[in-house]
Amino acid sequence: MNLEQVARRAKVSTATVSRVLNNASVVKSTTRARVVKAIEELKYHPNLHARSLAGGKSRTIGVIASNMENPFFFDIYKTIESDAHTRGYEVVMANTDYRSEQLVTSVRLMIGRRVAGLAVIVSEMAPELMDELNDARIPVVFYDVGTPRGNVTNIRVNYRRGIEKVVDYLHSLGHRRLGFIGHHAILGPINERMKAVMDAVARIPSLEVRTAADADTLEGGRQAARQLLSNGYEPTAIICVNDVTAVGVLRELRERGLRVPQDVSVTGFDNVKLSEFCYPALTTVHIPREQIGHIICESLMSKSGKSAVAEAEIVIDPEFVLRDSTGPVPPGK
Amino acid sequence: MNLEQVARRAKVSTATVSRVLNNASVVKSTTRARVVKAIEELKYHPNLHARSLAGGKSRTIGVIASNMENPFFFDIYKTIESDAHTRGYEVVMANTDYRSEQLVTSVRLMIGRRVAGLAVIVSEMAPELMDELNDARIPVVFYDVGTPRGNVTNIRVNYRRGIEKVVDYLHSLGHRRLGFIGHHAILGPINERMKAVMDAVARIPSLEVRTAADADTLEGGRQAARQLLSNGYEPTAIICVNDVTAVGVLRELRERGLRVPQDVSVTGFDNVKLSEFCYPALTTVHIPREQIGHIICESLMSKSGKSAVAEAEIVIDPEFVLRDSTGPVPPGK
DNA sequence: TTGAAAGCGGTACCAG
DNA sequence: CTGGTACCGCTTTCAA
Repeated sequence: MNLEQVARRAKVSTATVSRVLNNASVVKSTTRARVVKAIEELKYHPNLHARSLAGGKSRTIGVIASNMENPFFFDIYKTIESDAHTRGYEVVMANTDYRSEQLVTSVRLMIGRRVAGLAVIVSEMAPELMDELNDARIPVVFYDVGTPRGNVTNIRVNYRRGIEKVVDYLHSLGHRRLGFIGHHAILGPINERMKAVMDAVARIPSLEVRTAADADTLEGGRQAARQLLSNGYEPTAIICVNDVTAVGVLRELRERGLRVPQDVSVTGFDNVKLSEFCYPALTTVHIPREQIGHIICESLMSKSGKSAVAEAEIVIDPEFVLRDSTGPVPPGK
Repeated sequence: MNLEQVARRAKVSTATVSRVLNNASVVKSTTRARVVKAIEELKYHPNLHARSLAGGKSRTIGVIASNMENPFFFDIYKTIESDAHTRGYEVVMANTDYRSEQLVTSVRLMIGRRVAGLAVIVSEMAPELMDELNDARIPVVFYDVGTPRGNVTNIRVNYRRGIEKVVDYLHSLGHRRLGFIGHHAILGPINERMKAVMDAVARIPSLEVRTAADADTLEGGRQAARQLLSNGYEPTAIICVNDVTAVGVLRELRERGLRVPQDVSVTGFDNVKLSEFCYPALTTVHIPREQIGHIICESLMSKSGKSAVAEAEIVIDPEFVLRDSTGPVPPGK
């Protein structure tokens, strides 16, 4: 089923069919009617591959994220999708599962699709990509990783500042023995986030911290908590890399008969919707996901026109959100 | 950057470059080396549109779901993606947000992409699609809606049976005043799910039920609960259309000072991971999402070969899962 | 207002 | 083992 068949049935040329399809230029209304009729009778659907090949453009933007299962990523994705749609763009998404090989695969896939723009919202990185992306001449926005370049914009959250707020608050509550729950992807002292935590703690001599990590899921948070508490360590506060893992931690604590926040305080990060709905509601740090999504779209889809976003690097300062999962140190601890 | 440029640089023909790209037939290793070198030097990435246009195939399967934000859908998606990848397929996903116009748009998009197979996991429907899908000659699997046809397989869950188990259990606990929380998409007595609930309740004369609905989100569940309880109705048990909305209900109840399950029982549906991690853990009904994902892939990707899935309609019987959110009717209620 | 035809970037068949 | 070339289905001049 192709243009030609439609053209034949409507007794016009393929050029004309193409014109009505793109409701371009002036096609005599009676002609147009014939074509439309033929299209419907044949249940014709234009081949999008042929279209973007011939047109040289794609009207599609790609979004690559580490873990769409985590609402943090998904919220950004949703915003991008919505913005894109209103501008007449499609969006294709890819998950890396925090694996940098998968990141490479996904980026190549996007380049192969000749996307009009690419958002990379991941924690992992593969250096060789920067070059590839660079001469693919595709507008790119990185969140959390990468470095600004000709065609790449960078958005980052001042994670360090956010963690400091959490640590300071906990400290002011009297906590001294801390725990940090991460996930596999940010493990190791090389990681910016891990480092931010260690540094924030190191500022205050009286503080002690131990860490554990597992997957970036509810279950992963729980496992990490189990690991953290397994060798007799008894933190009075547990800082989590994000809200999802924090909810996992909450469960493990509950099952051990530890009350939050009476026995142990817990903090999340991101301020996803779930953090308000779990019990107890999480003290957390807000990252403005919608704003991030908007910035990404702005930066991606106006690059062809006048760039509304001047800066190549955008830093966002996260806000502390106080809820019910944190409290003073239990007496005698 | 195209085949020709690579060919020129490697001093071979485009045909040969194509061969090494698809590591097909025998290319002399020294020639291959030259080509590979050229490809890398030029940072060449094949144009996927051209590829699938020329090849006539797409090695891509499409997945359309109502609400990827709900882990129920996402879990199925993940399984499909994983299965697809191991078979060398890509997958493109689309969200309908429960809007049937968006369903139509998405299906057309998938047809336009000439996907090798399409999974439609939605609650909404648009009759005209059945025909379009039919003569697009694309293997299709519908979950929850649609009717089997030549190229379409159907998977459905015996929702009715699942709800009956819930209602019976609640009844055995002594509950008589029930509430049902749905979401916008299943509103109205025409809807299968809504009907299942009404019928299940109608079997037992002593039972009374009122319903409310809002969005299929945490917040939506909360709003619906608020609505349900707003006019003095005091159900002793609230049945929710799924786990996500149930968690929303849990929160509203908590804020009204109602304890679960001592004052009110709550049930979910789907048995997503969150149902174990919320507090209290939800009594729910398990829908085997991974199994569904596998069946979908099996049915989609082997249709070209020998069909491993014979039946055109597959019905799944859901299992009751007892946890902590349900209990006997409070005395005097 | 419409048609003819030259690509877009690959694939695959046919020769050599 | 390699090159030439006819498409794949659509867009887009260029003429008529």
